[in-house]
Formats: sequence, C-alpha cells, structure tokens
Amino acid sequence: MPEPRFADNFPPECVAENKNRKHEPARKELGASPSARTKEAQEENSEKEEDEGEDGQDENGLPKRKGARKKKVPKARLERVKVRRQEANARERSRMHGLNDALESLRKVVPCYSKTQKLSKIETLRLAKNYIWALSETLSAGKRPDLLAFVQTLCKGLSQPTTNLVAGCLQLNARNFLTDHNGEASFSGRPPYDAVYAPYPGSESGTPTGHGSGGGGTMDSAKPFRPYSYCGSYESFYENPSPECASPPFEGPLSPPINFNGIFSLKHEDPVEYGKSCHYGMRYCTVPSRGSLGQNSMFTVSSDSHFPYDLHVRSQSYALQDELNAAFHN
DNA sequence: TAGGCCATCTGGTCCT
DNA sequence: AGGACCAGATGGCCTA
Repeated sequence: MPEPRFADNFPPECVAENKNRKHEPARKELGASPSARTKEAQEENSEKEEDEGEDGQDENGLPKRKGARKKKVPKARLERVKVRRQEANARERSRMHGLNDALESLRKVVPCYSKTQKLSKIETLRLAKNYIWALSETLSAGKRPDLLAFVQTLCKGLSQPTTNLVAGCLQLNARNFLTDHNGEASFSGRPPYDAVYAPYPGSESGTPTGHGSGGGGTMDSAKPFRPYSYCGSYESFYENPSPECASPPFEGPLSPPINFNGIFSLKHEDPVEYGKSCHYGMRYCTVPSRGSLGQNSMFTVSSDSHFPYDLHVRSQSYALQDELNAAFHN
C-alpha cells in the first residue's frame, strides 16, 4: 500500500484550485487598467514623437544632427513589439493573479483568517512560517502544546497589528483550553471536529460560540465531546533552534499536519467555506488519547464582542489569560 | 498628508 | 524566438 502523500490530504481547493483555472482574459482586458491605459497613451505619444521627429529636436531640445538620427523602424515591427509587450503584460498579470490566489489559499489555512480584514502578503507569509514552525515544534515535543509558547512562536516577527489580530483570535478560541498543573494547554469545550463540521445548537446563525455571535461565554455542553488528540508521535527532525534562523530540513514525506485551526483560529467566513478550506487535518485526529476533559472554560467572551477586532474578555482574572495578555501586549 | 499595501507595467535574465 | 520569472518603478487606494 503506497504511503499517503502529504498533498493527498490537503483540501483539493487548496492544492489544485488553480490548476485548471484559467485566468479569463476578460478579467482584465489587455491594457484595460488605468495604469495600462496611461502607459498605452504614453506609448502612442512616444510613437507619434518618433514619427514626427524626422526633423525635430532631440531630448535636450537641440536640433537633431543628421548622423544621430535614429534608424527608422518599420511600423509593422513597432506594432509587433507593442503587441508582444501587451501579451507579456497579460501573462504577467495572470501570473501575479495565480500568485495571489495561492496566497489567498495560504491565508485560509493559517490561524486568523478574515475575509473582511485580510492579512497582508508579507504578514501572511510570516504567520504561515511561524505556524509551520509551531506545529513542527509541537510534533517534535510529542505532547500538547503550551499555549503561551505556541502563540508566542506564532507571533514572532509579526507586526503589532497582526499580533493583535492573532491575539484576538487566540484569546477568543483559548476559551477552549484549560491548563493543567503542568501548564500544558489541554483542549476543553467544543472539540475541533464539531467546531468544523457540526451545526451549533442554540445558535441561530450557526455561528460557533464566540465567533462574534455573542454567545455570552456559555459553554456548549450539549455536544458529545471528542477530545483533541495527537495522531501519533513523531521523531524530532529539526535542528534549528529558532524559526528565525532557518527552515527545518525536509527529510522525506511528512505526516499530515494537526489541525490547530479548529482550536486556535477564527475562521471569519461562512461555515461552508470554512469547512472546505480548513478541515484537512481533522480526519487524522480521530483516536482519542485522553478521555473527556472538563467543561470548564478558562475564558469567556463578553456578549458585546465584535470579534475579532474589538474583543472584550470578561474574565480578566484568569492566570493564563493574564499571561496571554501580557505576552500580546508587550 | 505620509506611509503602507497593492496592482500593473516594464526591461532584464534565464531557459527551452 | 518566446515564455517564465524577477525586481524596480509608478500610481492608486486606504488609513492613522
């Protein structure tokens, strides 16, 4: 039986969503952009100048010498050059659109995806790098992550606004965590599976509790709890001590990633798309490693939250939350 | 209004 | 020759 390849488990739209997608030429007709139009106008003008420049002046306003006169380029050739340039521009546009689509796919699988307030390109890449690193570290450790360490890794090198955004996301979803005596973060409350797939009883909009629906911080205890778990233990295969140093070496096919999205990230998106784009790791996390955890919530979110950008946390007295706040606001 | 972000154009380089 | 890729330049939009 062949080993499952990493990409096999990615949601198809994240792997090959653009494979067969042709950027329709109509998306932006050749030279249709304002910039293109001005450039074209410039080109036309320059061509006119060339045509009219037979006995005109050079760029310094001096009369052109006969010997310095440019060799006249056939108009057909000029046209051809112009057409080729336009085609090249169209290809370049298409290429950049593809790049942006890929980036958008990336946005959807890193923590804190919001349609309304997108991460910038550079922040998306940074967050993705940190995210991969944090997951790798978690896999290496072979145990549940320390929440604080995880989010600190996640926010390394991010701008303050992005850090705040991530903080908002994680604080909200951190209510799903409760710390044990070792300071480890354990999952509690709504399991990731339900968070991704299941409707939300008691929520008219079908919005997950705390996802801006004003759940009032009540935990949903109606659903049977499927504990968050690791899918297996992994050998440590990274040598670099910090994500800032270098990327970890690739040593062969890796197992699918654990889906931390279901725990950490807010998918500020309609549920269908959310499920489509972010569930890829869940199917590998079906073997419970612990029994059900308590329903205690470490965090509550006030009902007047305007998540994720205007987040108010009610239970300021909780220790872990204080830690998080301190970390995020330093 | 300055600064950040972005889309687009453009010319150069490399590869097929 | 032509396409892919890249980086610099430019202008538009948005926000603090």
